Amino acid sequence: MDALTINEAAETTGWSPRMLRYIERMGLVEPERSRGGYRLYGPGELQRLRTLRELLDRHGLALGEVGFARRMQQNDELRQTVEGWLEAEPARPAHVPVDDWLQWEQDKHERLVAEAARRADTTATTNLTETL
Amino acid sequence: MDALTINEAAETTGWSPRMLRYIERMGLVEPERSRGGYRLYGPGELQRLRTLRELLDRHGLALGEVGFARRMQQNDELRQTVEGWLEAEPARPAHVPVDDWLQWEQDKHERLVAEAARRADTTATTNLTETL
DNA sequence: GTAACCTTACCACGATCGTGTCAAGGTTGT
DNA sequence: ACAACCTTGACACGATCGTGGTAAGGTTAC
Repeated sequence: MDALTINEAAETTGWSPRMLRYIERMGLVEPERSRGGYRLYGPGELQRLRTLRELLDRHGLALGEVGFARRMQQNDELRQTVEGWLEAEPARPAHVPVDDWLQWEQDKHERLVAEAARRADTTATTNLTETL
Repeated sequence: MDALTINEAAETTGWSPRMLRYIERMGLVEPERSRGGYRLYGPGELQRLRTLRELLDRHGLALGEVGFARRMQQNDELRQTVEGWLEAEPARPAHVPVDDWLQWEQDKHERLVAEAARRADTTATTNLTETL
């Protein structure tokens, strides 16, 4: 058996067992399970746990933020809606009349949502409701 | 003057004035200022505030999460590091020996960070430290 | 079969988030 | 010039986050 149980994994990764369970609930590192239900951490999971710690430290991130990034990547509609909103920001093109610009933004937003909804019918919705 | 002051903006968007200041501190909606320092919300900002509310409601997001998405989009190294980590997840290719796979992941991670660091020399680093 | 380990489910507790309110002082429009 | 509004900063407070602990019970390895 080249997989570690939760306490052994905690030992070699520096996370507490408690945190390993928490990380799993965020969907960040989800180890296999033994027939009896024990978590079994393989080399891949161990490496992931170590780089996760480095990721957080390097950028001062919180686990919840990485979890959110993951949700964004797995839910197309979510990602596109958020990115669409963010992209509408910076500076409106100087010579377009404001009303036209707003209308254009509005349309873009609706196009994005509609498109995402169409494609996401199965995947995205399921993923979202399941994490709630 | 076709720009609203903070209380007027609050009135028409449904946010409280307090929240408008909070949203500004997250970098999500940053209105112009009058010479005396008053916030001036133009039509663009007002529209943005309304769609922001819809964005949060529709996906059950928190302001901090949208703020984080914004940081990711504006800081290349951050985005690439997070996305790199996430992409390493799903399921390792079944027939590649584990050690090779790990090595490959490790290399990819380092390539990404190095590349991002090179390109981000000015922008990213400044942005990060400034938000801390 | 038993010791050592694991599971889930709770309670706890400081830190941060989201939000309100208040105080002291500056700005604006008439 | 004055009323009405704005600014920043502080204190407050419930809700959630990150983390630990403990209890009641099932699993694993020898």
